Amino acid sequence: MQNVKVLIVDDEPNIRDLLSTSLRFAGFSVHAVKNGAEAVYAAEKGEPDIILLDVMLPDMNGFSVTKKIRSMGINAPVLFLTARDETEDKITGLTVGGDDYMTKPFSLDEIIARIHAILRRTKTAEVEESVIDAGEIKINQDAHEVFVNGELVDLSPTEYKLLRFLISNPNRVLTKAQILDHVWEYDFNGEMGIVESYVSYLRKKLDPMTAEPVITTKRGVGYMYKTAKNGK
Amino acid sequence: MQNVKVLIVDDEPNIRDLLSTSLRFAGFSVHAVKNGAEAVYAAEKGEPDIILLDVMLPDMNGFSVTKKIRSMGINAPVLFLTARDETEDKITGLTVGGDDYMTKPFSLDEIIARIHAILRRTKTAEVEESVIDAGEIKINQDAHEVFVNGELVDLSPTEYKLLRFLISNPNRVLTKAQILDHVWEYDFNGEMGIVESYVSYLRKKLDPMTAEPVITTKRGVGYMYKTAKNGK
DNA sequence: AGCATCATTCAGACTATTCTCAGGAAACCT
DNA sequence: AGGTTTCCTGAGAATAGTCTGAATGATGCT
Repeated sequence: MQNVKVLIVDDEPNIRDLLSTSLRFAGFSVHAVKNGAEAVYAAEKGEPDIILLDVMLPDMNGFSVTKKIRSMGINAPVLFLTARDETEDKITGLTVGGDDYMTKPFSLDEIIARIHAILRRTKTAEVEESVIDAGEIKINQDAHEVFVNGELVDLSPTEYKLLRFLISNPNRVLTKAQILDHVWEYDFNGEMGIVESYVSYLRKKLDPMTAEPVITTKRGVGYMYKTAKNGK
Repeated sequence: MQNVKVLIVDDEPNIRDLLSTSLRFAGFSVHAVKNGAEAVYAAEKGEPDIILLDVMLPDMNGFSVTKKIRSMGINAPVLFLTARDETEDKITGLTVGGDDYMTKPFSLDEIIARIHAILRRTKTAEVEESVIDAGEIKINQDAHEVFVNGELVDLSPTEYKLLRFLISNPNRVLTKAQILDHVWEYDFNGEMGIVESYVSYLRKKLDPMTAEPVITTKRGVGYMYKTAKNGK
């Protein structure tokens, strides 16, 4: 994945910052704007590979923006961001043509995974495979399936997201705060103990099937997923 | 299927967008215009392999367009789009010479299937087979027949479309929103619960005849049709 | 007209999942 | 070792997601 350009369109400064920062950190080239007019302009100038578009904007709604952009010959796929309570009536047709949508509040890891999925489908850029291969453990992201030494393991959605986050940052300690910020929705305001709980769940399911424990605790720091052998 | 050129003729921008986007994503080369005059011009210049033609156009009706185009020696098959309440006599005679028609509102999956069917019949391009073979289940698209281990299963139209959509995206989780967007008509604005209902219907009919359940639920994500071969 | 099939909604049963909490285990320190 | 901190994990309550049968109306067929 090299130099994938993301255009973020959202009127809430908090969301804009949150997305900008974390997508930039994830290796994307980011440009963020706050309304439809700016979005149209930026889409034309910047030629983004993908657009993150809030459906509810002050000047025009996300669909008008899409229409305008598409009519200008820009075919970048769109990942719509919608509030959870406006899903049922307004979301028809959102998943057409490689586009997709996410409800707010979302988790950062999930949104990055979605972006990758869309880029993979639309092939607008060089993107990694849909299968994450980390030695004993393989994650098929299309099927949302996890295999440990070839055997399918049944994980809950949160377990799945946590494992995916750990595995995509191998051999690197992640603090509980980082994990919470990336795996859980951004408005989650519970305790960090939940990370401990979920690590425990994961270990209970994974460890019986692996040679060595897969998640190691760095006391006072956080957790780390360690790849079995050769690091790459 | 490579580089099949589709010409879309419809005066409603929404329909044009919807069709353009999803056909382009389905691998077609798309050109969309908004009236009869443009259609004639585009048909001559673009040499489309198939034309999607709204019968009701602002300047001239679809039949005049067809006549004109054909008189110019362009024999691309036409898939007419008509409103559901259009009178019967207007529609008769539409399906001669490889042509066909669909009533609005249509489902995206269905229109793509129709295009493939027409191309198959007229052999204007390389198109995939009419039989979808997915292990235990085979779908004969020409006959609209589904066989499970060689035995014919009777499905309702919607059941058929749902199964076809699931099977043509094997080993990939499809969200209820995706299913709704592709299988149901584009103006459907009911609840996603209907997908659950139809999955239930399908299972009730299919599962008794298969070794393992064919549709797996990914709780919190969607549904997946899984082919027999291992999850590599 | 009468019957059969189909599409859609809905509610209740059911199950998986999320999250918190608290006691005990393990690691770390002096 | 003893004390302190951090982590692990089982239990339980609340919640969210899913399945299914039944009711309703629409559509189509004979």
